[in-house]
Amino acid sequence: MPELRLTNTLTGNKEVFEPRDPDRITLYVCGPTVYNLAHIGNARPVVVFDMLYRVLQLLFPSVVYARNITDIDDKIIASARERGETIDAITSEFTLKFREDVAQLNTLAPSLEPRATENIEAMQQLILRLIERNHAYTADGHVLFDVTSMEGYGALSGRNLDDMLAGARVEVADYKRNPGDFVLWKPSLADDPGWESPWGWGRPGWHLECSAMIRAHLGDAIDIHGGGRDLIFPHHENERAQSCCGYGGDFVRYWVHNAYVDMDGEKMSKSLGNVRTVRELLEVYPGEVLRFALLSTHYRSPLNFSGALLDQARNTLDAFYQALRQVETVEPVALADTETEAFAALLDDLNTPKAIAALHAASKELNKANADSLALCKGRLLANGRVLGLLERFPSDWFTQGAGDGPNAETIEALLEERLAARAARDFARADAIRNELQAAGIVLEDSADGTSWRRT
RNA sequence: GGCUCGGUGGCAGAGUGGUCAUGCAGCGGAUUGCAAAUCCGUCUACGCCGGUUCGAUUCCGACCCGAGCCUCCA
Repeated sequence: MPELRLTNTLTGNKEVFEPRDPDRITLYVCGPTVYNLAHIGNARPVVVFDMLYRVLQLLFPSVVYARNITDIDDKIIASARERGETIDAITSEFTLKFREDVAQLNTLAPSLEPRATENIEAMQQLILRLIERNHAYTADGHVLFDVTSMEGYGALSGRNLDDMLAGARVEVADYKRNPGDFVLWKPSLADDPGWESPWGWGRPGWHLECSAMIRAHLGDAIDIHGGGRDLIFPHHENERAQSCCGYGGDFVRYWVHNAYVDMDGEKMSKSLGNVRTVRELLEVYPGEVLRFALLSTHYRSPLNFSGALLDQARNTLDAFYQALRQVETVEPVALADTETEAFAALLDDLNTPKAIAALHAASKELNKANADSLALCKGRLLANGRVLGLLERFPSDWFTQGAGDGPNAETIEALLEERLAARAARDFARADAIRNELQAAGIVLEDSADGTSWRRT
């Protein structure tokens, strides 16, 4: 069995992945808060952990991948008020749109998509446990986690309580015993959304849902917990505190975090207002281009987003599909996913750039292949692509469908016929005129021994 | 201020204690009626200063620069 290596935020090291139970791998990733459209930065962890999910599936017989939907949150409440809609309408709409958007990125659906509002009871039970074990206390209508009650609080983010005190920039609510204490349950006003609880009408704190849902759906402890780097503190640190103190044990064996998508050297975020939504990008680029672009940088490095990045991704995919288009009628040799160079690269901490380099090598080989090796070379390129969730479309569709609003296929074919006749009569002036006309409409012609093909640009 | 993570050739982007990343762009060729695509060849690199070493882009230390977290955020 080949070894998978992952960088574990908790230790800071690249480690060999050793599952708790090889027959049931558990992966949990923080999902969206559904109050607006996903942007390309939100899409990064979705694609990165889809990649991890695929690799785990190739290595183990059963992988449970849970990605939560946060459907109760102050942002959602505010958004509902602003738009004059119910919370339910907002969260339903954006849950659906989120699923549609990420499906376009060739991501597999997770095994489970637990919703926060369907797990309130599990959250309340966790709070009760934490109070029982003296890790939490009630104050001023809130239930708070006492960070000093946990030995090793701060280990995930590399902080200690003194550091946090020294760097505190926030005014501390006076009902907190320690400045770092965080809310498990907070009171809601009578007309605010909320649930009955032993502590009155209220709603869960920010970090509670993931702890409770992991316990409810995956068990006391899981193999891998993923998310964006910015979740390390406080979200994952607090999640870890809740679960470790509530249930004991390891909770998570490997913490994996992706870096963000930058916009002009700055983080892309809702608060900075420099976001590009997946939905708007999909109007211009196929989802596969977005996926390729997101995989072109290693997941732990920042990815600088730009139009040039996407254009280059598209050009590269064009080249791969071009190679496949030449051999569309060749039956490829079947090659197992686990025998590909791309898979080998992914085993090393999801080295997607290296896997993509394997794609280039396979593509070049296919272009140079002779009649005897065509089927094998085609099989190799397809298998490497498949491992990455790429190159799964028919090449001719890739080039001819597109979002272009130029001439339709019939018109183009008719002009090709005319040009063919002109060339046969050595009337190159007419032939070139047709080519130029089509080029102006965004159609590129390519002559070869087998005839002329076309593609949209 | 505290903590964390980075600085690789024109650009994007891997990796390594000692002959290769890879791609795009550029340049030169092959091919082509002209193109496109493709193929062949080719140039440019490891922030700065010390240290360890036979040898450092790779290890160690200082410094400079950048980003992130410490407040909702992938």
